Amino acid sequence: MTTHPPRRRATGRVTLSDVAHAAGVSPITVSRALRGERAVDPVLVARVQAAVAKLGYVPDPAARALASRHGSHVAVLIPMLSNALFVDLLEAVQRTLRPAGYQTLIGVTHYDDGEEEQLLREQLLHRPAGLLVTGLERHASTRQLIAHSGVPCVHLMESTPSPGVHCVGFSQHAAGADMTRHLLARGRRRIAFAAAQLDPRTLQRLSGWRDTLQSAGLYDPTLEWLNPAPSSLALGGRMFEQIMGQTPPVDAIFFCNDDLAQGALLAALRLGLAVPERVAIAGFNDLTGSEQMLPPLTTVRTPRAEIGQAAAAMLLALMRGEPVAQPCVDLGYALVPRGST
Amino acid sequence: MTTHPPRRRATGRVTLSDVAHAAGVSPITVSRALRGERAVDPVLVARVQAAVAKLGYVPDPAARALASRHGSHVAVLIPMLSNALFVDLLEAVQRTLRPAGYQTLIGVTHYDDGEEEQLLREQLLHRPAGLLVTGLERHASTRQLIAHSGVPCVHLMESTPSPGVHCVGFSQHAAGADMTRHLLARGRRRIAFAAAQLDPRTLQRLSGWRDTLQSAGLYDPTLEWLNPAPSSLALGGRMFEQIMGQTPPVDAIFFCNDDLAQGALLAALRLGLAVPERVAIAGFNDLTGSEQMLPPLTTVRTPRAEIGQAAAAMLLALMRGEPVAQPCVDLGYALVPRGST
DNA sequence: CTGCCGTCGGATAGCGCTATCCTAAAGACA
DNA sequence: TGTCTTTAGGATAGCGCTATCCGACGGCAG
Repeated sequence: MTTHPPRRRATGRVTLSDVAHAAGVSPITVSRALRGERAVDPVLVARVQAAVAKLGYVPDPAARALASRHGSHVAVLIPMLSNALFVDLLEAVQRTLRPAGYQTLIGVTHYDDGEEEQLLREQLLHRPAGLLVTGLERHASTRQLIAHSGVPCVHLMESTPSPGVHCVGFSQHAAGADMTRHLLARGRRRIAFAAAQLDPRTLQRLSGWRDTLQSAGLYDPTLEWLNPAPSSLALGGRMFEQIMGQTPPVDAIFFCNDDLAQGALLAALRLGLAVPERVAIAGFNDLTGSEQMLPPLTTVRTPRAEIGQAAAAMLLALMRGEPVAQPCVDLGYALVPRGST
Repeated sequence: MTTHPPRRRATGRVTLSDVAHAAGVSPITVSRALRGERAVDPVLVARVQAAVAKLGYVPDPAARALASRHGSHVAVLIPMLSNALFVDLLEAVQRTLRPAGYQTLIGVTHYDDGEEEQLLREQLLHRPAGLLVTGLERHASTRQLIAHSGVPCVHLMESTPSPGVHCVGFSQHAAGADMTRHLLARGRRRIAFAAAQLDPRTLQRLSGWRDTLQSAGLYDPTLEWLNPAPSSLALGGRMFEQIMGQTPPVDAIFFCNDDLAQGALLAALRLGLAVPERVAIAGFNDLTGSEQMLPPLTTVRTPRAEIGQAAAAMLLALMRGEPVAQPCVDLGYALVPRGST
């Protein structure tokens, strides 16, 4: 047996050395046994684990981060916490990452590219073990920041295969097109598209709507109602009133998300306009409450919990250096026809 | 001038030593100049700042955390991210803490005491500089964990002065009583209280309602409708239907939050029950959409953004070791009478 | 039997900062 | 003037881990 430094220090903290001493091995062996790094004699591993349990040892994340040059947390960048979509995503991400020993550091970008880059810069200083970001499009400088950092990164909510990029999502374009086809199938001819916030995913849905209407020979640019303001029930109501004032009249409105559509349904009630008889209304994301509306809202159910779960799992593999079978995963979506169309 | 270690290392990272070398001072002087710790000659401070700017130096949080035994982040424990209340709170907290250089680590407890304790344990390992927790009531063991950790802590959403405790909120009991008095003033006599989730704040509102009805001689235990399930629009609708089946009939329902109340309003529309003629409906928190409902929902506006901001500011003072004038701050609330009552 | 390689534990040397002690110089007070 | 404070910079010694190199040992081919 070799020499081991004696236990010193009177602080309450149990260190690796304490465990090493109790197990009769060197600190580095404890470190390796605990991390599964390199092969360690099973007998020693057992001794170490016994000592850990006896002393109640817990590794110090700060010391680990300093020595290994990366933290035990994952940075997540999302646009907004006030959108239930991202809350569901986060919930699933945390549920997957926490059991694996990773903390989740949430950054809210407010749909602002500059703020996203600033946040990312701050997060990267903390040397996260992994990165989860919303969407594929962003400033070149931000993209470079990610690539340069060497931190494994998975993109959320979109699914466009491209070399070196990992992503989990679905085709926003196809979803937009599908909903538009649904409205056409219901006999609607003047289908407006109403959107707020105008983030990249919204614009992809817009182009799905536009392509479909163009193929059907029903496209009219005055049917596009785009408002860069943040999405809300109140805005949905106002946009509804505006759109209903249009001539020739529209017979359907496809809102880019359920918030707006719910606001529109409430406005229709207030104005006494029959839905879907006078105008059909559709939303997107199937948020809480859409089913409770009067009439219940037709929408597209998006697999956000599944996306969060799958993306976190993929990131876990990347962080462990394991190969990833499929770098871009498409989890699909489901059209949910209800009373409003 | 004294000797300084030479710059070595080829990594991209600029260290304190690099700055010290460039400024012609020792590393510890740079450290002190940057932190404002102890007095440093203004001339040297200027030289250090120039060197920092020139080299683009940024301190390494991990090294700081290890050496100083506490991180540069604040841990926040909230029950749910799907409740807009806490999102608003968080938003304000981050807006206050980030400019001061603190990251926010969010922990979601799901209204579960066990999960809260587990989460807190994990968070504490990371040695946060401060702690923000929702509410005052919790397991003795969790409370002890906080006290024992020595980490400054501010409690959110309640305001009950008690020695050694810092909190920012308002009186949930008074708010519950006020809304009840409002309904009484509107001539209602059988006022039900409907609640879900049943967290401590909800129960305080309940007792405000109960005390007020008892004083008025109108209390009846069958008017209490408590459901431990999570709050949602759908549940609000179901509870509404149940309560409306009660005899003798109620003429008002005070829901413990706007989610439930909104669901109730939608259910009333569906069932063709006139609000407020047949039954008055009130909510709590003034969430997005409550004003858009049909009729608009009477509710209590809670100053959650202000609470987040004030609590973060108080925590900042505690973390800096500054004295706090008022350990328990009551930010009040505002009754918002609208069409539903 | 020799030498080579693969395996696995250990010693060493930091990671990039800050707490702490030390010391020289500048005021304070009689 | 001499002693007792203050004031402020620097050297030293870690914080609690992990990366890296070293060397002992055992198996195995020639």
